[in-house]
Order: sequence, then C-alpha cells, then structure tokens
Amino acid sequence: MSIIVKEDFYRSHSSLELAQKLLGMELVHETTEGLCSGIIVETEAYLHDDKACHAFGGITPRNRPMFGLAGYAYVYQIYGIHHCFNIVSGSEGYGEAVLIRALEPRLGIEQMQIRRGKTALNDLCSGPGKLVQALGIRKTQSGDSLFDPPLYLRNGNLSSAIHCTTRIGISPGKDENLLYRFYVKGNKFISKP
DNA sequence: GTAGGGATAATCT
DNA sequence: GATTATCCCTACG
Repeated sequence: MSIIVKEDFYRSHSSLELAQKLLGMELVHETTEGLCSGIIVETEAYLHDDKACHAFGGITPRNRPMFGLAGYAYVYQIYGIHHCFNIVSGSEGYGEAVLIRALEPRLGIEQMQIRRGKTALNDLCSGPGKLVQALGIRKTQSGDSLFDPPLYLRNGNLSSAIHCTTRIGISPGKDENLLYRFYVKGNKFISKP
C-alpha cells in the first residue's frame, strides 16, 4: 500500500502540525541507481518569526523556496561539506519549513550503504547530513516538488508516541528553547535521544 | 562507548 | 569577513 502524499496535505496544516504528521511517513527518492527510501522518525520546525530560521532575515536567493508554496524541497549546504533537506511548509510568503533530521532505512539499503560508506543500519540516516547523502539528494533539487517522482512522500502508519523537545545546534539567543523538535519515542534510528 | 575538536565552502553583510 | 539547522576521527577509559 503506497499512496503518494499530494500537495493538499502540505497546505492543510500549520508548520508545527506538519512536523508531527510527517513522522511515520516514507521519504522516497528514485534515482538512476535505484530507489531508496526511509521512514521519517525525526523532524524540526522552523517558523517565520523564529530567529533560528534561515528565512528570518528576509528572502535571499538561497532561501527563496521557503517563501513559496508548501510541499516543495529546500536543500542547503552547511559546514562546507554537509547538506540538509527541508520540506517547505506554512502559507505562501511566510518562509517556513520542516527539517528532516533522521530516517529509518527501508528500501535500497544496499545503495545507501555504498553512498554512505557504512554498513550499520543505524548509521545510514541518523542525522540530517547523513540521510541526504544516503538518499542521494543533491543541492540542485532545492525548489523541486515533493508530490511527484523522483522525490516524494508516501503515507505510513505511526505506532509509537511522539516526543517533543528542543532543537539541536541552535545558537544561544536564537529561540533555542522552543520545543520544535519531534521524534518517534523509542526509535533507535534518531540522531540523538 | 563516550567525549572532544577540526574540517570546509556557499551564502550574506 | 562572519556565519552556519553537522559529521567523523581520534583518544581515552
């Protein structure tokens, strides 16, 4: 049973609601090397009035996708080496997104192991930079839609409770105490308990 | 198995 | 020139 999540879904929830509803869904990437996917088990919300949000200082060429319609990808590079994958959320013009922080590997595990250079399952997608590398997502896909192949989400069932806590890697003074991080309680594929 | 520090480049001011 | 929503290797117990 695999139903592609349609654009309506992304637009009928606030960013905070969406961050929680994404848990348990399957993120799928189809490439020429094969299909890879994983269950979303950890997310963080970034809102327009939130100092830690890339869009807080206004629109720039890099963060432009965040100000568009919900249901599109926003990919950026940090620390010179790593990439992070976000799902644009909220209303058009507000600059909000949900950062995907961890996946539970599902399909195409062999391909992910090759791309990551690691074999341990819990070391393939347990972090924002790792899952982007494992799925083979590239920065050029920033701004692409998420309701059609090659990159899309499928509905899934969430069996465990959602845990809510503070976000990771936020500098002091940048709304670091907001409880905008969500993860599946007891799941061993999250980046950090 | 845990803790600490260094790498590295696009982006914006 | 400052900033950045991380990862990985190494050194210890």
